[in-house]
Amino acid sequence: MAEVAALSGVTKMTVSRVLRHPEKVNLETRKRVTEAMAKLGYVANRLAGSLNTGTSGLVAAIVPTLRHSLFADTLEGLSDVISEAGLGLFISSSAYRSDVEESQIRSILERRPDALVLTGLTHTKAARDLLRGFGIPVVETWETDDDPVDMAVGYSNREAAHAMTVELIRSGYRRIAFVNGPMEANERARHRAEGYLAAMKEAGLSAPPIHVVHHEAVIQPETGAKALRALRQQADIDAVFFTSDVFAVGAILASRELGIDVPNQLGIAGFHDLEVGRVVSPTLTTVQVPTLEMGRKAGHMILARLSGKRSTRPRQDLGFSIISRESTRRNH
Amino acid sequence: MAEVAALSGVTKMTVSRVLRHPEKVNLETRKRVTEAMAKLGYVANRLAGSLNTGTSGLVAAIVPTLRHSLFADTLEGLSDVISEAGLGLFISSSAYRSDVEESQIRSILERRPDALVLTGLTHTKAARDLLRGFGIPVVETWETDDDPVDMAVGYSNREAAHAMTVELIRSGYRRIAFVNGPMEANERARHRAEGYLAAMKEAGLSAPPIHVVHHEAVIQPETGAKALRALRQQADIDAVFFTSDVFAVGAILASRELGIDVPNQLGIAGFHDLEVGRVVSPTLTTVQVPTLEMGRKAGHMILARLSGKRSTRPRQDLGFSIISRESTRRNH
DNA sequence: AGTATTCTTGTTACCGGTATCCTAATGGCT
DNA sequence: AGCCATTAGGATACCGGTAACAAGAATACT
Repeated sequence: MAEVAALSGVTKMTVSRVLRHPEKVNLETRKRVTEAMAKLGYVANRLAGSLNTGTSGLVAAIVPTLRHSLFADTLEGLSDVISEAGLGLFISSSAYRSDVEESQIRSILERRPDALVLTGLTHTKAARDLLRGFGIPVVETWETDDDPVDMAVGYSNREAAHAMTVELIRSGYRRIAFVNGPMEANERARHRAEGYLAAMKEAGLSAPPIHVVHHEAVIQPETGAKALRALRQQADIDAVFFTSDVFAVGAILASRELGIDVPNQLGIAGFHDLEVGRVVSPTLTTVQVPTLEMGRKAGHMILARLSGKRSTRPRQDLGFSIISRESTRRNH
Repeated sequence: MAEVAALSGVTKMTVSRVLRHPEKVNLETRKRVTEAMAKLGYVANRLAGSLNTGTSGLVAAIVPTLRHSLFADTLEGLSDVISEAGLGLFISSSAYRSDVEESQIRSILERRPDALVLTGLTHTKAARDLLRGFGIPVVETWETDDDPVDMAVGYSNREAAHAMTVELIRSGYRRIAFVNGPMEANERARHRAEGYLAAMKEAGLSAPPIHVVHHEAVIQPETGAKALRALRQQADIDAVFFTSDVFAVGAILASRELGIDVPNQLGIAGFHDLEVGRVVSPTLTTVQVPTLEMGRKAGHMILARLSGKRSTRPRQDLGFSIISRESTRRNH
C-alpha cells in the first residue's frame, strides 16, 4: 500500500480511502491511485484491515460431513446469501463428533469470524460456554427441538418422525420397525426416536426394539439392506421406517432380491427426500426437509443480526413435509 | 493478550511464546500463563499473528457448486488432509462462471490464503495472471487435459469419454448420441465431446449432433428425460451417452414410461458413478471418477509445496474406470 | 468582505500479535 | 576461579492497514 501511495503521490491513508470510501476521494486522485494499484498488481490485505476494524468478514460453519448432500446443500444456501453481502465462508467438518467440534470451534474463534453456523443443538458444555462468552451471532441448524445457544433454524425432528409414523399407521401398517442412527451423539436421532415411539404409543401399538446403525457404518444402501435382513430375523414386521433415504433404498433393493413385495407385504419409508428415493422402484415414501432453505435462513438471520437488528426471532421452524410414494401405497 | 500477561506477571512476548513455542518457556511460568488464559477466557487472535508471519493457515477453494455431491466430495477429501495439518478451509462457489470465479479469486487473495484449489482449468486470463503473480501454490482439480497455472490433479475427461464410447461400441451400439453440458464455459465438457467424437470417428461411425443441456438447466433427472425425448425425434439412435448420471437416470425412467427396452432397444450410459445409478433399474453403466481422492491429493500437493518441496510433479492423473452395468448389457 | 461549510488530504496512534536481538541468570567444565 | 553454553524472559520494532482528528483550500452564504 505504501508503494501504491508513493507511486501516486499521496499517503497510504488516501489509498485506503480509495478502497474503502471511494466517494470521499477526489475523482482525479482516485484515478491516479487506481492506476497505480493496477500497475503494481496491488492486492489489499484484509487481515491487516480486520485487525483494526475488528470485523473479519468471515462466517464459519461446522457440518458433520460434506459427503452428504444434505449438509452441502445447507452450506450452498448459506453461501449464496452471505456472499451476496460480501462475507466469506469458512468450513470445518466434525465427523459427527462433539469433541472434534469443540476443538474446531476453538480454532475457528481464533480467526475472529463475524458469525458461526453449527449443525444440530448438541455441543459440549465447554463449547456452549465458549460461544456464549464470545458474543458473535451463532445459528444452529437442522433442529428446533431444544434450546439454542443463540439462534436456531430448522424443523422438529421429533414431529417429523411422529408424522411419518402416523402416516405409516394410516396406510395400514401396524408392526412398524424403526432404524435409526446412533442416539447418544446426535440429538436429531434421539428426537426422531422419541417422535416414533410417541406415535406408536398413541396408536396403541407396541414398538419393536429400535435398530441402531453403528456410527462407523458408511451411509450407503447396503447398510440398509443389512438392517432389513437383521430386523426380519428378530421380529415380525410389516413396515420399516429408516431415518435415511439411503438406507431405505438399500432395503427396497434387498426386498426385491428376497422376493418381498414392497409395499404390500412390507412398507418402507425414508427420511430427507434424496434423489435416490425418487429413482428407485417402487419410489420411496419419505420426509422432505428444507435443506437449502435452512442455510439461506441462517444467512439471513446472521445478516440481520450483524446489521444491528436485535429483534430476530431466535428459533425459526421451517417445517417438513411427508411425501407419500409407492413404497407405502398398499393396494389390496 | 496484554491482560493475560499482566495477570501472570510476564510480558506479552512470554504469553505469545507459551502459545507458539511452549518448549522455550519455563514449565512453571507456562503453567501460570495457561491458568491466566483459562481464567480470562482468552482466545488468541490469528489475524494479528498472520499479519506478522505472513501465513494465514488458510487454504481457499472454489467449486462450481456445493449442490453436487461430486465437488462436495472433493472438498471433504481436501478438508481431511489439510485440517490434519492445522490449516483451515475457505470456500466459494462460482456457479460455473469464470467471471464470477475471477472476482472470487480477487477477493480471496485479499485474505492471504497459503494455497488455492480451483475446479477445472478454465479461468479468465486476468485470473491466471493474478494467480501466477501471487506466487502461492495453486492446484486445479478435475482436469488434466490442459496446462495448469501451477499444479493439477484429476483425470482426462477426453480419455474417459473416449473409453466409454469405445465401450458402447464394443457392446454393439452404433448410433450413439451424446448429451453434454454447455461447452463454451467448461473445458471438462469440451474435452468429453472431443473424446466421444474421436472414438466415433476411429470406429468409422457418424456421430449424431451433440445435444447440449442448457447452462441454466437444473441437474435433475427430468432434464435427462427431456433430452432423450428430443433426441429420439431428431435422429435414429440406439444408445445415449450422458455426461451426468443424473440425466442418464432420468432417461432410464423416461424409457420405462415410453416402453423402450433398456438395454436391448436403447443403451444408456452416464458419468460420475453416483448412487442413483446403482439404485435405478436397470443399473447404470457409467464412468467412475476419483472425486474424494482428487481432494486428498490436492491437499497433499499443497502440504508438500508449503513444506518447501519444490519437486512435486505438477500434473497428477488419477485415472477413471468404466463401470459396466445393466443399462448397456444387451442380451439378444 | 467575513464567516460558515464542505471537500480533500494528511497526521497520528493503534489494532494484537511475533521476529529479532539482547540481557541476566544458571550451570557445566577445565 | 574463570569462561562458555544454555535457558528464560524482556525490549523494541514492525506486520499492513484504518479510525479519528486536524488542517488547508475551495465554495457558499449573510
